[in-house]
Amino acid sequence: MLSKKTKYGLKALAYLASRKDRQPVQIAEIAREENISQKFLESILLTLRKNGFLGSRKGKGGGYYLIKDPKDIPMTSVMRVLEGPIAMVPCVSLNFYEPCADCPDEASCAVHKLMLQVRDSALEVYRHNTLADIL
Amino acid sequence: MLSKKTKYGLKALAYLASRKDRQPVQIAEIAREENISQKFLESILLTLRKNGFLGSRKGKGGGYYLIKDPKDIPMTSVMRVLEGPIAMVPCVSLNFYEPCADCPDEASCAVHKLMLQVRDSALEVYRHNTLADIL
DNA sequence: TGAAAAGTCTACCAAATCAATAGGATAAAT
DNA sequence: ATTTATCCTATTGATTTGGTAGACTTTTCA
Repeated sequence: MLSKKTKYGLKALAYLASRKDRQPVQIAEIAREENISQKFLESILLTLRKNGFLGSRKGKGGGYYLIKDPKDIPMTSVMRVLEGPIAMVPCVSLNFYEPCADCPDEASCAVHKLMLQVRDSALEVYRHNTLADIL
Repeated sequence: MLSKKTKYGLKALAYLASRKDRQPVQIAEIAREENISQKFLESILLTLRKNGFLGSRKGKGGGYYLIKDPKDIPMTSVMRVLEGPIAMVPCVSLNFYEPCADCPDEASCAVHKLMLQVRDSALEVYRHNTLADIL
């Protein structure tokens, strides 16, 4: 299942991207328009900022804004930051690889074989979609 | 993340499939060979039986065995039984569809648009893989 | 200069889910 | 009758998830 965090994060990014100008948008506005708990959204936008997707300004007229062009934001990076590894199992993860403790041989592991394909297919989707593509 | 339940279930199915004969195999043997908690595996094999993948026999010489030929067991059905919906979000699920409470219009939802592609690509992998394929 | 606006940060909490365990009930074989 | 092995229910401990509370900091503007 996709976590609410990722879902809300994606919606917020899409909302910001749909704004032609790159003026700051308040958390409250995004939360209201996208039906998201404001406090929860706060923490999500914070991690998006800390990971280089968003900029922010405090005080009156402040808010969050996109730092990059939507077409330069691949879904791979968004998903990795919000949802974590794209692979469903650490032993097939590119960025978060870990061997399975219980599995003596990856090459002959049925789960490994299947999940490798699933990872590749998911990766292809995320790589071919930027924020601009899903608006 | 893939649940341990699914992981263990897949391993158990693969173990049974790798046995040429379709003689019953005891839970204890599968648990030992695949490094799985026996009690946990019990409940997993039980649901696999209730869902028509396995047959069982009690008493001495009993155990679990595959009911169908491995090449007639598509990963779609295994995943749906063990892991649940293949879609990461209910609003793009074929078998477990549910609208999002917060989303006014699916057609214009960025999450929907992306997750639809992810579902399709995962589905394609699962459909093209039978138990026989991942041995 | 000070009040209001808005993001930042830390801590906490309730509910759900996950992985596993315990222990007895049932059925089959010998 | 005894042993073997699955069947079933209940419980538990740990972790994750989604969300809340509240104080702090920075910026704007009257």
